[in-house]
Amino acid sequence: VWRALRGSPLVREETRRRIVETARELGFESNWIARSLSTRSSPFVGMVVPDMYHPTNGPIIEGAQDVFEQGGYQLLLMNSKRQQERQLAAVSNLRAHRVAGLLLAAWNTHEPCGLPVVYFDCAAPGGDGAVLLANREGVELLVGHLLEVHGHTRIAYLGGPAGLTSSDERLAAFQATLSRAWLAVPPEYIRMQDALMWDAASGERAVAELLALPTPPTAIVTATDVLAAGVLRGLLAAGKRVPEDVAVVSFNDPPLSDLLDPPLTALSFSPRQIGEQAARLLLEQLERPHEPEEVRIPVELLVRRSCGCG
Amino acid sequence: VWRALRGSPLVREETRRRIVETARELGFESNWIARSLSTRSSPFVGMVVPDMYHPTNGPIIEGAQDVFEQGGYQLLLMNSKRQQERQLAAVSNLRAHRVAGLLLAAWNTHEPCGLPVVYFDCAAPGGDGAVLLANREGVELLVGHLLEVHGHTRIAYLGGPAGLTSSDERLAAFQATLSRAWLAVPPEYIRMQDALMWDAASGERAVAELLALPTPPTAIVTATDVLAAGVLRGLLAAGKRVPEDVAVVSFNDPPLSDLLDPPLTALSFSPRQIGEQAARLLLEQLERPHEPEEVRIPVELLVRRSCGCG
DNA sequence: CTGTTAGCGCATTCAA
DNA sequence: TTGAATGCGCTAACAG
Repeated sequence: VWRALRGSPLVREETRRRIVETARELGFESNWIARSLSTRSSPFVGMVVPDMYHPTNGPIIEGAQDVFEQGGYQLLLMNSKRQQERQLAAVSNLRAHRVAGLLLAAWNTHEPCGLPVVYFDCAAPGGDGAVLLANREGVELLVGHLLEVHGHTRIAYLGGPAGLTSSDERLAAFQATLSRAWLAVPPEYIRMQDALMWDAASGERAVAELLALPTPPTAIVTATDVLAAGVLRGLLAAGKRVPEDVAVVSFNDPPLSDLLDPPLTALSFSPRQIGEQAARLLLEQLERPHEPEEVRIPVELLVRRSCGCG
Repeated sequence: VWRALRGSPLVREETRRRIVETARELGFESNWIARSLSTRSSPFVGMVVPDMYHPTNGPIIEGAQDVFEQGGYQLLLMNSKRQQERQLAAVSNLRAHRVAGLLLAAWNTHEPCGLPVVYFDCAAPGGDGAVLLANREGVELLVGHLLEVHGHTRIAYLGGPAGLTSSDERLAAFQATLSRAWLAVPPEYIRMQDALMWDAASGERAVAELLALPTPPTAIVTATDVLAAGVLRGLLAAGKRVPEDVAVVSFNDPPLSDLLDPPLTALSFSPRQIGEQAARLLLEQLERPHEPEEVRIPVELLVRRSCGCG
């Protein structure tokens, strides 16, 4: 019966048909739990996302899920809420569930856990696969536009928490781009915020400090849309006009950004692709372990009004 | 050993300690797959969301996940993408995974599937539990504000696809509120859109038609934030000012709504609560089957500028 | 091609 | 108190 149900070639056609039919009549459904026990394999892959609040995470998850579905895997989703212990707990929970592999957006799960792992939105600590945004190109686009099109020279940068791959890469690119343009960046112009989540407030605070400087910047680059929201609020509160008094551009294009006041010039990308690619890398690893790759997702500059255009 | 590891009272203390210690040294982890096979129970509950794009779904999922985690269950998430077949496929997939119960945002899985089910964002087709927003109160708040504070009499309504509980309840509430105010609503003022997802475009089209009317409305109520975005875009394209020419208010408070031009007056609620409550209802059902409840999540009116205030 | 058999790791029942 | 035997539903290896 077993051979018939999973098309082994060693079964006569007619026998198979008979079996399959009877199975359906009886409403038979193969019990994967028993199968897993026997084969010590698992139909699951695990995924740990940093939060469920940022709108990009939905599409990332969906992309991964779709790819895994095609590969015959079921996704086990966990949420670290950007907490170290929760992250670790999630991984160990997933291990206990005997997942075949892992998708992680971690900033520190160095210990190789003996499973195929693909990191997304962050560099792989070990020699695992990783999917990252084109952070350098993105920041170059953003800063280049401010520099070349609008001739800004006093540009401030609002970044995320240091230590995260994206934060580091974006900051480095910011500094590199400005120094290529022979512009010195005063250290007060660079503000790394600890908060990422929905803490636009930290962006708001940073703006206030920036504006209090003897020579405040004429343009602000933010590393995330959440920070950009904070900046816009801060500027509004300070009675500054965007982009006349201060231009604002952001990595990450938030929903409804075209309806903001002013419409936000931002970097857009397909979060779905991140999930898809990460899942694809993991599936490849599961099929046949090999040298892990690093994939970059392209970004695109959407020029709107907050930079001074239009 | 088994008795020792799960604190059966029939084990001498010292024996237990010895066993537990050795187990830890050996890095023993109980294999839930084998346990499930033996007990024919499952540590999983299933959840089917309509999409992963709308920002409310993240928090809904997180809320459910947190509650299930506390209850010792692992969430299996599926995405119907608002497609009937995918919805059915997801449910049957989850059944095949032997989930203990189900959280559904369905509009039609009438067939009782023999599992405890709690519906969210939609009424339970059978006699199952359900978590819904306070749709009627919400619309009353919205329309009441337009009526009483701003004295509008020509109010149009942009709704979601008919058949969904929320769509139907909101529409009914809209009509009821206006008729209580002795206002007749011309049928052209009521537009039910098929699209929900990210199809703000349908809202945009509807606005164009509304504006082309001999006596266009002076205020528009939208049933979702996505529709509101479309409306704002449509009004912008038509050169109308909000709220001077047309006031706009919306069910659902989108992210960054305070930074829109103009800031949107909208109904806010805690999506997290939806997930939490739904999960809680399901856990109760799992513990001891009983009469299913219907829970309503409260909504709150955030008055900003798009209604004419401020 | 088809039938039989022995585990997979755990829970449970029955003896000791 | 503890040990041993049985079976959950399926896979895999081995005879027929």
